[in-house]
Order: sequence, then structure tokens, then C-alpha cells
Amino acid sequence: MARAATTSDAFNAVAEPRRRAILNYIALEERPVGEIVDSLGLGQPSVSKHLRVLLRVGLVNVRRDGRRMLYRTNAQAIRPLHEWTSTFERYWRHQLSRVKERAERKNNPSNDGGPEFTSRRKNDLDSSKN
Amino acid sequence: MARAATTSDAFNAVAEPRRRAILNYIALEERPVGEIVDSLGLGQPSVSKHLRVLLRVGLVNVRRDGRRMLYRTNAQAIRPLHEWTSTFERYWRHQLSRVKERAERKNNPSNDGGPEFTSRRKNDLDSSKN
DNA sequence: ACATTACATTCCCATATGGGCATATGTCAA
DNA sequence: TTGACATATGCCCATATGGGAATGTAATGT
Repeated sequence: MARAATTSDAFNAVAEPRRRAILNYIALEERPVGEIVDSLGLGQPSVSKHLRVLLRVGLVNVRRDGRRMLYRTNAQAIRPLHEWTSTFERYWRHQLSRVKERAERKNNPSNDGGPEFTSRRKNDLDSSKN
Repeated sequence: MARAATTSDAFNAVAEPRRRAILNYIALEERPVGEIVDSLGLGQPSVSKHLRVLLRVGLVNVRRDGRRMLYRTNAQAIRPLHEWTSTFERYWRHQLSRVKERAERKNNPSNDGGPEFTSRRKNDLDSSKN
């Protein structure tokens, strides 16, 4: 099998740089396809296809206005991604503090008995199934 | 051209469900490849390949321990994703409040003169280049 | 040096895209 | 109804994967 279909979820949808660009562009206000095409300098069919993908995963909403289709980012659909990344927040904080300690130790060579930080040993944390 | 290479950035890397699973699994503590294989029920070559991708974009770190390779999630590399999703936080909050208003209006039919929320009109916000 | 363990790579193949072009659709203006 | 606009789709092609099997490689034990 190949990669999971791009249309399957928000994670795949935002993996495309242009789709992120589109989401950023229409986050504030709904816009017709043509404006997106002009602003981002992409082909019209290309933009329509990207919008279709974004629509499928719920990342954008559409509304018809005459012959134009007004798209707008549906920010709520981005929450799952935000939440997933948030679960790592505590980790990068720990890691940052360790980096900080190392830096300080370097400036002040006196051994302050701080914890080790480079190449952690095993068993310093519970390893039961995530 | 086809999709941008998966190895190009964190967004593409985490688009793969298994890679996210791996990141979750080794977020707390470094683990040898074999353990990841057993725990996630994936093929060994497959896991090695995913780890290689994650390593390239900096989402994991490695350390050799005898014949084993201990991988661990480098949470900091996830910050960019977290920050990107955060830029939409204010939007989904607005959207949520609008949904809330609609719900309240529905329960209390008296027109409170609140703002429109369904199908916004054009020009209600500056539309200059993002 | 040889067998074993733990991973990393390489090959091959089916499939998912993404872009550009041409064309089908839907809508509004005469 | 005909013509012009604004989008959406279909088609074709080059390319990027991802998985599984087989094989290469590094490190350990005897």
C-alpha cells in the first residue's frame, strides 16, 4: 500500500504547503477561488483541488455567492492538530530546561549536583505502554 | 510534480499515522527499534524507515547502545506545528462564540440585535493581502 | 573466526498525489 | 437562448511513498 489518502484527515491535508497557505489566507475572511488563485499564484484547477481536499476533511466551509464560491477556513477543524501537538508541550519544556542547565553548568564549572541530561539512562522513567 | 517529499518537513512527517504513533510511543523514554516494532505491531523494516524520516526532520534523536539503537522523540521539533495551529486558536474561539450566540438566540427568540453569523457578507473585514 | 542479534538498506510494486490542459457545470447578463 | 464568468472535473504523466521480502552491516558472545 501507499500513503494513506490525503483526504482522510486534517494531518494529511495540512501536510501540503499550499494548503496551509490557503488556510492562512482565508482564515480571517471568506474569499472567492479567483482571489486565492491570484494571491497565491497557483493554477485555478490546482486551487480548486486543494480546496476540495480541505473541504472533505472539514478544514474549510463554502458558500455560494452568485457564480463565485466563497471559502473560509473552519478553524475548529484545526483543534485536533493543536491538541495533538500540545501533548508534547510538557516534553519540550523538560528538554529545554535540561539544555538550560547544561548551558549554566558550562558557564559555572562548579559541579552543582544537577541531574544528568545528555543520553539519559534507561529506567529513569516508567516505561509501561504509552 | 507530485507531493513535496515527506522528508522535507515536520508537517509531512507527522501526516503518517504510524509516525505519530511512534512519536507518541517514544516521547517519554528512548526505546530500541525492536520494542517499537513489537508494541506497534509494524514490520521492522517499516519502523526503521519511519524512524529514518523522523530523524531527518529532527523529530527524533538516536543513541547507540550496544547493538541497539535507542530512539526518542525530540519534542522541540514539534513546536513549529504547535505554533502554526496556535495561530488559528483565536479564530476557532470566535467561531465557537458565534455558534454559542446562535444557540442562545434559538432558545430565546427575542432579537437581541447581535451580529450576524451565518454566511457573512463581503467587505465586513479588510481584504487586503493577508 | 563464526553464529547470533538488532537494525538499516535495497528492490520491486501498487497506489496516491499534484500540476497543467482541456472541458464540463453552474450562474448571471443581454 | 446565447455568451461570458467563475469553478469544478477529467485526463495524463512524473514522482513520492509505504510495505514486505531479502540482504547488508555493526556489535556481542563464545
